[in-house]
Amino acid sequence: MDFPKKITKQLFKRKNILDEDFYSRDTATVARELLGKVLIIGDEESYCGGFIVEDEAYYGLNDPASHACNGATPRSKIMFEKPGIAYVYFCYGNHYLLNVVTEKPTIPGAVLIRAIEPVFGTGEMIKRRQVKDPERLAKGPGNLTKALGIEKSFNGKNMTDFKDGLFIAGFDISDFNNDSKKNEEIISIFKKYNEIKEISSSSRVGIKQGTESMLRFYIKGSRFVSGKN
DNA sequence: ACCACGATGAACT
DNA sequence: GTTCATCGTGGTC
Repeated sequence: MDFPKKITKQLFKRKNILDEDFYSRDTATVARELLGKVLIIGDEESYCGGFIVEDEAYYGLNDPASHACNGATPRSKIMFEKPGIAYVYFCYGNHYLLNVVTEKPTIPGAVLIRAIEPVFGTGEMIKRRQVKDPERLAKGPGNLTKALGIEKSFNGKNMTDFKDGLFIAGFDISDFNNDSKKNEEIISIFKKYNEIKEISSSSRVGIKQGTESMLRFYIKGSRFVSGKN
């Protein structure tokens, strides 16, 4: 792979991979804290991914916009299960959308990942998307899954274990302290997301009910966030 | 069994 | 700003 070993090693390090305790909390809190974390698909030999810049929180019975608002159905039952598993569903006849399950088991919740700044394996993403502009590559939940090659077989994957090939990692910027100049560019991106940050919130996108809740979160000013600006 | 509609995106006017 | 492709899901009959 074309990335410094040190970086690959850190991303796949167990202590940096977000675990069940991280996801087993209030959904909006998890959504906020996922901003600036690294979404990775693949293994240490070959992987794609980038930094999460936009997501949305979905709850259960009291959230009319949620798939879980009427209780568990064959599709939504996964939202009631173990925190940290992937909920991937097919939408509008064209798109797969990626969520991470949150809250304690039996309590429904999930965070929809809406956009990343693509950094790792961008060549692969460009191939899948037929789009070159990095700003547009993984902007919007349908574009993001297409760029990363996520489809229905990813539903139910355990995102707290890199063995399932899909996870979200934090990182420790101090590990990159005395690195050579050739890694300067990529390390500056890690620094950028380490120092977040102003988080903005808004109404969620594409829903007709529950629009009063400000449950969409994004990094203010990021060019990789979907929508008008 | 039926059918309206969507946690979208692209291509239009 | 509007339209529309496309099909799985789930509420309704």
